[in-house]
Amino acid sequence: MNLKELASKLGLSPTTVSRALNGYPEVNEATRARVMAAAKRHNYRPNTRAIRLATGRAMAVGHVIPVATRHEIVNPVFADFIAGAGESYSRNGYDMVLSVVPDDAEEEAYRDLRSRGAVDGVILHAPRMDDPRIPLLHEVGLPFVVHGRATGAGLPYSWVDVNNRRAFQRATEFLLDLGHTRIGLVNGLEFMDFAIRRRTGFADALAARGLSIDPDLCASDEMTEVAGFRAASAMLDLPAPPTAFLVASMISGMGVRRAIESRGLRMGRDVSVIIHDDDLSYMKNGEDVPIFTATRSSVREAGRIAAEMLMLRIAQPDAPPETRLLEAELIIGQSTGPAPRNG
Amino acid sequence: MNLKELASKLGLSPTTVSRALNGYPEVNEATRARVMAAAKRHNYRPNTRAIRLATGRAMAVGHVIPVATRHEIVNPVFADFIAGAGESYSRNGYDMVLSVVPDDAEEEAYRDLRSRGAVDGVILHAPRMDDPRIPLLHEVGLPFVVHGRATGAGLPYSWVDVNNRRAFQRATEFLLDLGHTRIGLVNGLEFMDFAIRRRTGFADALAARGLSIDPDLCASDEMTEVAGFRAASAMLDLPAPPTAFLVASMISGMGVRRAIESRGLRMGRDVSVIIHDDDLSYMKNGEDVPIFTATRSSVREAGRIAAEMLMLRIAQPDAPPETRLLEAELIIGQSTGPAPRNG
DNA sequence: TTGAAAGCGGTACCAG
DNA sequence: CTGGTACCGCTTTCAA
Repeated sequence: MNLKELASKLGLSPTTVSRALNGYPEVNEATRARVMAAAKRHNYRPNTRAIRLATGRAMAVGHVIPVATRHEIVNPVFADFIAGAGESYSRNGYDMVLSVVPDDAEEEAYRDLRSRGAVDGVILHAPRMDDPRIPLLHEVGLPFVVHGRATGAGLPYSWVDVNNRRAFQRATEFLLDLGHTRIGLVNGLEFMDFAIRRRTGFADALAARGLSIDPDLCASDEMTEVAGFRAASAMLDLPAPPTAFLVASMISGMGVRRAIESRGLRMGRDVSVIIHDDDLSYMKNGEDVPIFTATRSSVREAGRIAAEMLMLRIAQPDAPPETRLLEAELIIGQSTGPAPRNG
Repeated sequence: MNLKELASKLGLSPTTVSRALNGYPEVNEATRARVMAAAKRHNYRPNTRAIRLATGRAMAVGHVIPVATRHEIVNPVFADFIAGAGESYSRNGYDMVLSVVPDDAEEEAYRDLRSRGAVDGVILHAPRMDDPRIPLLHEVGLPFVVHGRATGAGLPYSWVDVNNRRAFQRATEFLLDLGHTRIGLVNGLEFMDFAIRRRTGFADALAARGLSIDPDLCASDEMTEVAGFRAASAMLDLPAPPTAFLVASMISGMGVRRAIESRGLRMGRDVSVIIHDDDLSYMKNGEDVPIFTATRSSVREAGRIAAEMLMLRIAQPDAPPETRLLEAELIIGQSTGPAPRNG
């Protein structure tokens, strides 16, 4: 059932039917009602392809996922963001297009999406310092919103971010309050903007207590289980091992757990551990939450917000950039860990 | 730069340019070369929206992700599948559209994708027994491939699946070989097809040794950390606790780990644990792999294969259904766990 | 081997 | 308030 058929069935012109369906004011309300009813009855849905060509808008938003050595997509946090954004798109009649491309083809992917007219805008993931994708997107004229911030990007842009610095600062303060002075930081790759901010929060909290960073207690690597395992293992085998850990992700946190366990130590008894981005929020009520976490739920919220900001930018490309900083929810478990035994 | 502009710049008709670019044989090779060169030089890319309308094909594939209480998308396995499929799509000029919808709107989402002409086919995720989506997709005439199998579906369909039964059977056999007789199964929800198959594999291995399933040692719940924690806790607190666990997912595996730890036990020393779908494949070389795993890499492969099968079905809708069963790769760690102390 | 012209299924401008 | 018509940018007969 297409517009023309529906129109002839109603004895109206396609024009009028189109107007009635799209809520144009100049249509007689009686006519509109008739049209609406017929559309519902015949289960008419306008052809997306035709709308797209006629209006020149794709009614679609792109997310480019570079994939190769590093597998961004397996990051659960990324999935949460996508889920949040996806809900917003669905509610607003937008489609979400995911492009999974080799990571050396990312730039080409953006150019392609743009010149093919496949999407009206994109979300930029995992920004790095001086991220080259920001000037690129400006150049090709594709509206975008960044999930995170790109320090050093000369050009203005819209972003939504979780306050990583603050989250790590508070987590560090919490450990310091417990009496820990040797805290191991198991961070992500520090050319990623969020990892830099996390480190800054960590350093700030230490500095506020007159402590400085011990390079032996700082690791920066991919957020995988094996990297977490290696980093924590190395620190635990130091002459003066840390009494607490602050870990960047749920996945590297698994490696840290293993390193601790495999030395006969116990998390929450011998070593305090705070894992960021772990999702134990659902355990808040009545469950024993063993570790202090910054929950992933704010990431889902970030996805929703980013999507809405992007759709707005698409509608008004010349609006000034907008920014949103979300605070991570922090959860303190009963058995987060004691004061250090020999701290 | 569009087709008409490119054509007039070349002094040719749009028809000829289109034919040259699309590899039609009737074009003079000299002309074709000239056209190709000009297209490259001007960075011409045909407008996707126009192609879609003209050809009647969307050149896009849909993945519908229902979301509400259960959050399928945060399942890392799902993300791997998407990554694998996405690569295939990109290579073949297809777009992947993700629809995140409330889980009571899934049926509507398929109808909508179909009648709007937004996609040419879909991948069906997480099939259940007698899954109603299979007759639905047949009814609306949307080509599809199932990731997994739907026992009880009367109609034929194409699918790609990992051999869950075999994976769990082998894992169970491995534990039995170590001397374990009380093995706890921490399974997913057993209305999911894959969970049923996993349980069957577990049961088969036990039966082959003359053992039967102890209902107290079988849990079936969502594959979340808290569910894993609860299930393992309950079993460990039995008068005769299990000496080994077989766990359905990386995430519930985290809960099982916690339950073990919090009782002062150690994985691999006091309790043997096998986690399915955990991704420790990258730890194979030289690293200490503490647990035996069925790796996720086969899921990525499944995504690739499913995507290719779907694109084929779209091209030839009347081809007979095709099926592929992949074997999960099994990895045995050095410290998987000893024989039971009191087994 | 090339081109003219008629769609694909809508939108939107201009008349009436 | 309603209808005719010219697109949107490409594909695809049909003629030349």
